[in-house]
Amino acid sequence: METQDIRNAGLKVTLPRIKILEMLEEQSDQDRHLSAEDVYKRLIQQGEEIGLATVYRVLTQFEAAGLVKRHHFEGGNSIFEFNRGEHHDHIVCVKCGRVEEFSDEVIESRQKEIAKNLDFSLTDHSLCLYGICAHCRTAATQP
Amino acid sequence: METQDIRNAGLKVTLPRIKILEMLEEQSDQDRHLSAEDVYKRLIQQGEEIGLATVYRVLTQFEAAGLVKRHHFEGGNSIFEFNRGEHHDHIVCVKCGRVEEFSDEVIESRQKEIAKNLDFSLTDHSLCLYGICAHCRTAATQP
DNA sequence: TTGGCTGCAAAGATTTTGCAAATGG
DNA sequence: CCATTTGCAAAATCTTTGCAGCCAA
Repeated sequence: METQDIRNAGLKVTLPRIKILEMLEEQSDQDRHLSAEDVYKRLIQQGEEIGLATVYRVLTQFEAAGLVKRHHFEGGNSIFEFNRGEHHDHIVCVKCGRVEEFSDEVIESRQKEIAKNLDFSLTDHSLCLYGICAHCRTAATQP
Repeated sequence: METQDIRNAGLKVTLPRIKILEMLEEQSDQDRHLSAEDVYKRLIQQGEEIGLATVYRVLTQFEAAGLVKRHHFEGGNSIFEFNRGEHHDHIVCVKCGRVEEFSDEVIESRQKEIAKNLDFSLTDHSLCLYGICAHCRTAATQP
């Protein structure tokens, strides 16, 4: 139950927080990466009366609590994703915006090596590949 | 001469463009990664009368021409860097903002492999490590 | 000369904050 | 109850755009 997650974060269990956390947990693999605006629009569509400012505040609090991860893909704005614990990186289609996840042990260990060599104690990293997905390549060839 | 770079980009050779390109080329290894605001403030300090809007326009044009690279490190705003051609990634100190560059063949080839497996044709990537640099760790221990 | 370029101010986009009313524990 | 939380509107950031005058070619 997401109720417990919210409580564990030291936050009161309120309707906006439950709805937002539910939404982030339930998104299918194909669009689990939402901007604050995305979350807000979906809440409105669901008939919830939750303000955009609240969405920003809640997402920021969830981020601080480690419940969600914030990404800065190309485009300036923040993209949020429920934190399922298992680390992964992203590949984004620059045509359609499709996001896929991957994780690679070789890359992970090289990163640690590099940080050690440069004498940094690594706290985090972000790796994002950009490309054109198979579907968009096909669409381009046969319009 | 940066004059030729500007001409090759199909742009007129103007004072703002020359000054901005000079600045980006001359920054030492230690702070070669500047926001539009950084560039603007330094121009003012140098006594140049160049508007912030022009800085944004010129940087965007330079980016389109491949003369500079735009990064989205943590913090929302864009960071610009002169494009010396040789690809590299970054490691940023989360305490002092120090930026260092590195490049790693193992990571590069793994990325290509991953994109191939997911059936994306890779166009770009961004990898940024975050950590605490040796200097900041020392400073924290002995305040 | 003339089309591109610039500075300024104003508009946009995204995110944060102040505040009174609502609400969870 | 009462500290937190919320919604709204206003402010703060960062970036882009419209326009009249300026300038490189």
